[in-house]
Amino acid sequence: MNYAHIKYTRNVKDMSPRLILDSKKMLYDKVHVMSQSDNETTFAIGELAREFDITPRSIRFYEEQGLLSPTRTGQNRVYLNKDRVRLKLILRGKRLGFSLAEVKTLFDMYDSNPNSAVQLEAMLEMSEQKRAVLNQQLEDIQMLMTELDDVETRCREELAELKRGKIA
Amino acid sequence: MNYAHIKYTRNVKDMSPRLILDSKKMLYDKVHVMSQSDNETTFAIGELAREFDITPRSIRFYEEQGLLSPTRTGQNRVYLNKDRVRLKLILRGKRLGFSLAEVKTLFDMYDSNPNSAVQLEAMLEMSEQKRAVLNQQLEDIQMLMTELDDVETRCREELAELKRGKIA
DNA sequence: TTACAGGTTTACGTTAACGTTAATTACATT
DNA sequence: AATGTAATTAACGTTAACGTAAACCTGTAA
Repeated sequence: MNYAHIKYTRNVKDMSPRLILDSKKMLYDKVHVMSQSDNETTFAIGELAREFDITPRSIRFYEEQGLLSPTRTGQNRVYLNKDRVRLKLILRGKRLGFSLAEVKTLFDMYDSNPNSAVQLEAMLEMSEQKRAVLNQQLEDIQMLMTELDDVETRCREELAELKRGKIA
Repeated sequence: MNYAHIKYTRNVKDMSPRLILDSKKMLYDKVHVMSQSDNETTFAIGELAREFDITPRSIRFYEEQGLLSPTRTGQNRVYLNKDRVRLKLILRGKRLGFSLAEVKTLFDMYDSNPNSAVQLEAMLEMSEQKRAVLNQQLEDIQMLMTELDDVETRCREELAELKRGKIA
């Protein structure tokens, strides 16, 4: 690591994720306009890479780590909509500081035989842990937000002083 | 990386940070009971390490990266309350996925000559960027939370089924 | 048919954030 | 005097998450 936030910053600088998605759908990707969760449309690795602003290398790496398992036509990878959803989940997890390994165990739990009581208990426990982490992050974010507010107001005040020529 | 969340998980498993702090203050650390922001009390590296559940190595590393600058008595590091606050900020930043380098530039901006208009503008810009990132994280957290809700309810329902002997 | 745009595997390189000895110092207690 | 506890510097090791380069295939547009 840790290029995650850098990549993300690049995202933000351009446009909001939702906006990117929508404009792409409207302008280039007419197939997807028809139905939101089209189960027949497929994606090439480059398409997904562009959509989520990551490299094909990353996507292949996620597969190597057992987080994705696309089908193939010949030697080329073909991604279905469920793969795209998974990728989206991976990236969301990353933004929140989850390691790929953690995301994988969550996926595995979700996938594996859900009839086992042991599995279900483990799932619940992990769920609780994650919830605690997320709550802490929420608290952190709120504190940072108010601090940013303070900094901003002080900055703007000082700038106003400067413009009034009190110092310069 | 990425041991951050692991360490943090260990925190959560034990007790809430505030509770740890309070009990320590009440039981062992009588000096600190008197005033919250005591500007005279000092801390050894081990104390801070224990309080924040990190290793002394990490604290020295943060210093090496220019994030902390404790005084000395002889060759031993002595941390004042402002150093402790800085450390707390560092860790909060880490929990939110900031790199140490990012935290440092924030610190540097905060510290450096605040009369420069350029500095202030830069500060505001960075502040805006961070705010965007935090907003995205908030959205991510909310989505994850509701998904966790779903998973939990499904888990509990299936467990109830199991206990009623419908399957087993 | 020659580009070329996109895909593939293999494999070594890189960075951040520490971990982990090792060898040494110093104060406190027994 | 010996033992224990906490600190120090120096330096090499480690892990996650990719980056990057090389060498290759492959359908299609010029």
